Order: sequence, then C-alpha cells, then structure tokens
Amino acid sequence: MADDPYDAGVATDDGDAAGVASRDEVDEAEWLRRMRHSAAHVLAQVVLQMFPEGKIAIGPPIDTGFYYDFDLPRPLTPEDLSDIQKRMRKEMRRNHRFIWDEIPVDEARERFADQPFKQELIDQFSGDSDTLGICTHAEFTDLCRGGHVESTKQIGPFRLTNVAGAYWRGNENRPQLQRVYGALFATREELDAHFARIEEAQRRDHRRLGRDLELFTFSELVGAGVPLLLPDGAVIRQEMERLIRELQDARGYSEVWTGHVARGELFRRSGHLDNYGDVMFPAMRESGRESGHEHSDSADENDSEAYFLKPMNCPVHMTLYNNSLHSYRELPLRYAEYTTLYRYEKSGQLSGLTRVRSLTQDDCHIFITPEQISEEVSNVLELVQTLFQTYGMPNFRYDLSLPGEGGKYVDNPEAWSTAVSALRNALDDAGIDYVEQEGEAAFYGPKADLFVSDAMGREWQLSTIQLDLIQPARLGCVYVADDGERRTPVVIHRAIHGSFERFLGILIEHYAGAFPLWLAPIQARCVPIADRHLDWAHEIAADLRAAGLRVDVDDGNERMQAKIRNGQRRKIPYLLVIGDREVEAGAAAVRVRNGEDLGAMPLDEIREMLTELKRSRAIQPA
RNA sequence: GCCGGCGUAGCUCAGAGGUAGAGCAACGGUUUCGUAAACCGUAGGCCGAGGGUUCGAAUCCCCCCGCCGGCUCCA
Repeated sequence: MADDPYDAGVATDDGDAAGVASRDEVDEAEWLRRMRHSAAHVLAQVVLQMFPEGKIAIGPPIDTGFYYDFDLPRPLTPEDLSDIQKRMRKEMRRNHRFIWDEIPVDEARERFADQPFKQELIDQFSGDSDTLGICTHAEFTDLCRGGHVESTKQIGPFRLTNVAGAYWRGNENRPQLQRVYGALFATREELDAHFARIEEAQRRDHRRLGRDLELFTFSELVGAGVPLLLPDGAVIRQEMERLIRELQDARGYSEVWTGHVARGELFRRSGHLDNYGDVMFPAMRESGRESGHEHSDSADENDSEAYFLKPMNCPVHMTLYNNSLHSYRELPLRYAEYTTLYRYEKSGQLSGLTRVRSLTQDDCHIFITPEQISEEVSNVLELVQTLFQTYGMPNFRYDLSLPGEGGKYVDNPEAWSTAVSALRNALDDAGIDYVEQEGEAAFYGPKADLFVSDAMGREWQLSTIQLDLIQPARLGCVYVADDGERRTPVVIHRAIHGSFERFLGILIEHYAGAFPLWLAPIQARCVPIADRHLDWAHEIAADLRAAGLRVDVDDGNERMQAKIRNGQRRKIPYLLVIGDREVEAGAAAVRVRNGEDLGAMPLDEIREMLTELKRSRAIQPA
C-alpha cells in the first residue's frame, strides 16, 4: 500500500497511521481497503462471540469486499450468515475504536495462546521482527499488520454473501477451514451496482445461454464433463475449426490424424505417466484380465501394455515425426491436429464448457532447429493476434511461465535459459505485456499462456505456446543438420483456441449469445406476416441458402409480433419481415438484432450484405 | 478430490408424512395480423438413483450420482 503514489504525502513510516488512519489521511482506494479489512475484524469478533471455541485464521480485504477463515465446531448455515450479519451491523453501530499496537513476540504468543493458526503466523513473522502488530476493537484483538479505519461506524455498506471451504495456507494437506465472504463498497449505490453486475454476469453465463439457445447440453447418463453439442452449437464449433484451419493452412501447417488412444509405453517414455498420470483416464486392459484376484499383477507393471486415452497429442506426433529421417531443410515442420483429448479432471473442477473431460484442441507440434526458436515463436504469436482480432476479443493477458524450485523440471540449465530468453524476446518484440510466473512451467519447458476472463471474472487459459526441451530426445526425434550430424529438434507445442469447448464457452459469454453473423447458427430468419407471404419467404430463404447462408422461415401460425419476439430471443442477427409490400417489391424488410429497422431491401441487396459479412467475418451485427 | 448448498414437467418455481401443482415452452385447433407475447384446448412426471424408517415417503434417515459456489489442481 505504501507504493501508491497518492500515499506520498502521508507519513507512512508513522506506525500509527499505518495501523489506523482517518478518512483524509489516505486515498479512496486505500480507505476502501481499510473498510474491508476492518469489516473482516468485526466478522471475526462476532463469530467468536457465537463460537467461543472457534479458531480464527486470516481475514484480508479482496477486490469486492473481504473474507475471514475460521475453524468452527460445526458448519455455518445460511441462517448463521444472516445472524452474523445482524450482529456485525450492531457492533458497527456501537462505534468501537480500532486501536493498533505493537507488542513483543512473547506477549503475542501468550495473547493468542489458544489460537493455533495465529501461533503459526507468529512463528513466521517473528523471524523478521521482534515485535508484532495487533489491532483491538471492543473485546476482540487480532494479530494484524494494520490497515484499519478509525472506528467501526466508518465501515461502509456490506453484505455477507457465502461460506465456502478453504484450506489453511492454501494447502490441501492442511486443515480445511470455513471461509465467510462479504461484499463491501464505499456506498450503498456501489454495493447495489456490484450485485447488479453479478446478475448481469449470470445472464451472460454460457451454461445458461447454452441451454436457452440450445447450443449444448450435458447428460448424467453420458457422463460428467462430456459436453454434447446440439446442432446449433456444432455449427459454431465448425466455424471455429474452419477459421483456424484456414489460418494455419495459409501458414504452412500440415494436418495429421492420430486417433484417440495410445499404449502406456509411449506415455511412459514421454514422461507423462510419471508427471500427469493422475489426470489420465484409467488404463484400458484386455477384457477378462481384471478378475479381481488378489495375486494379479500390480497396475503399474501392466501400464506399458495397456491402452490409454490420449490426454495430449505430443508423444504421438513425435512418433509420427519419426516415420522418416528429416533434414534441417524440412524444418520447421508443423503437424496440426484437431482431435479430442481426454483428461480425468477431478469432479469438483468441472464447469460447463470451460473445464471438461473431453476437449478438442487446435493442437500443433512444430519441429525446429534451436536457431529457429525466436522466429517461429513470433510466427505463432502473430497467429494468436490474428485469431483474437477476428473474434474481436482484445481483453487477454499473457503469462510467461518459468521453472521454479522443485524436482519436476528437467535438469538442463542452459537449454532452459535459451528457451526462456527466446520466449521472452518474442513477446517483447511483439509488444505484448506479460507477467512472469515462477514455478508455472511445464515439466518439459517454459511456456507463454494467454488468459481471458469469463463473465464471472474467472480466468481461463486459452492459447498456449510451449517450448519442449526434453520429449524430443526421450522419443528419439532427430534431424540431419547441415554438417551431416544428427541433432535433436526443439519442439514448440502450441494451441491457439486452446480447446474449442472452452473457447466456445468464452465466446458465448463474450457475445452474450449474440454471435456475429459468420458464427451465428441461424444467420437470418424470414418472418412472413400472413400465410399468403409464405411462398416469397421460402423463395428468399432458398436463395440465401444457395448463397451459403444459414436461413430459415418462421412459418408458424403466430402473429408477426410473436415471431419477432422469438427471433430476438434467439438472438438471430437479421429478421426478414415479409408482407404484401415486400412480396410486391421482391424485397424483405430487414430488422437488425439490435432492433434497428433497415426498411425494405431488395433480395439482391440483402444477399450481398449478408454474404459480405460472412466472407469478411465481420464482428456484426452488434 | 475437499467444504457448503441444491436436485419436483423442456425452463422458472410451489408443495415439507396422507390422490403431484402453476406460469412459460411444446403439441392440436381457431385466427392471417406491419416490427418484442392473439385465443381456446391437449399432453407432459420412477419428485436424480438405490437402500432404509413408516400402515403410508417428493417430504424423515443412509448411501451413491449430478449441478452450483469456493478451495486445491490445471501438460
């Protein structure tokens, strides 16, 4: 907080000002953070009133409010939440002052003697300092570095929203605590606006739109995490695939096809069984061999013989590369494939189309010489930019994922540093902002990942560009260099959409279901006003369909108003209204999805307008 | 996977030990209408699955499955 330029005039080295500040001592953002953090203290106070045996963990401010983690004798119910909320408001009205102080470590240990989580924090912080901060209001004292308003009455409007499980210190091997979340903003209006935003986000939620627009469904019977694309959803997917295929064909990619299964031996050699075996579907063995007798061989010994659903294509593409001996003159060699992969994501991770168990990547493995890394990474970045421009999705973020501590990384410092700097330079050259993430690299190399937020604000990885320093050697890939020596190629793993499923989910939310014409499952619908207009309506539809457009006719016996309403709700880009005047003129009255009325247009003009939008993949109509 | 919540008609939801309901959607008929909802009618359900308690279970208990929120994970 001290690095905020607006803090410059404030005596930040004054311990008291840091611990507690008045309204005019800090800027607005800091004041809001302080209100949120102070609210978390009141929350903890009240929860301890209700559960004197409760253990308290941490309670920081977050983007939309605050939370506090507790270990309590029983789970909190929704009724508890409203009770807690009432008590919090009562405490706030009492206008307790926040008093911040520093005390010796020993005293802190004593004060929090019955709070094991605080003891652990004291252990951690006491390494740096002989004293620790505490903050007291009313009867409640918390270990705290400070950051409060002056008194509880200054805390802004809030509402407790939900309770969720959270592991202590974010470690799934540590105790799981109950986290109470609250939303808090400076004004009532902003708090209301926050909840209005959530409602709007729920209307954009691809799971809801996917059902309403009949794009996809799931079936308990088929299995969790296996998306079933309905005809309209499949159309959009086909358009996505058509786009990437066009872009890649134009950039020297060759498409291959390698099916859906491979033997365990392959994934053993590639290192996947060791590193990611837990995410792979269980091994498939010859039927009848799983008799369940106790002295049957252990699973691991048989994995080499067993078949596995492919969780990724890379080892198979490398094997395919090995079909013949390659010269450096052939490189880069770009193997693209659009097959479905299968990953056994844990049940709690599944989420609509954005986290599934069967996913179709626009995957490619590019075999290059080490000298070609920079140029080829730049080529891939250009492809990514082009794709996102086409969809009109400018809001993404890049991570550059680097190796960190720990044994999962391949030990070859020189290769790593070459690969990392090649990636970094390519990103810099493309003028792309990115955040470096230590310890996020794949086991085989560094990567640059593109992330986009969904309607609910959750980030999802779409594009990925990964440098592989290890698998080509493990699988025996070579090329003949200009000196006649056999060398190991570098492989770039890259996906641009990432998976079509996840990308479709993001697209649905990005457009709120109102797809640009080129993606729209139904691009135009004819709306005859009365039955006598049906013939011309069908003629128009047939003409436009012949021009390669997806057009239908609403020939139901409803009134035109109802047909328009249905078409709007279906988010069809253009409604072509046909009455006596239009039949007479060989035209249709064009109503745009946004409600705009273009008036009567001759069929030729309509055809031309729609085919041009389709051809150019324009991000229209709005 | 873990914690919590929730599963009743295609959708949104009522029903809380005693004969399963409404609106919208669907389907049939009437109507043929100028830019976001015409009218009348019909049909629709192993109340997520299995087990238990009870004379009797959508309702209470157990156990699965699925969904939602969060945590952890995410080649």
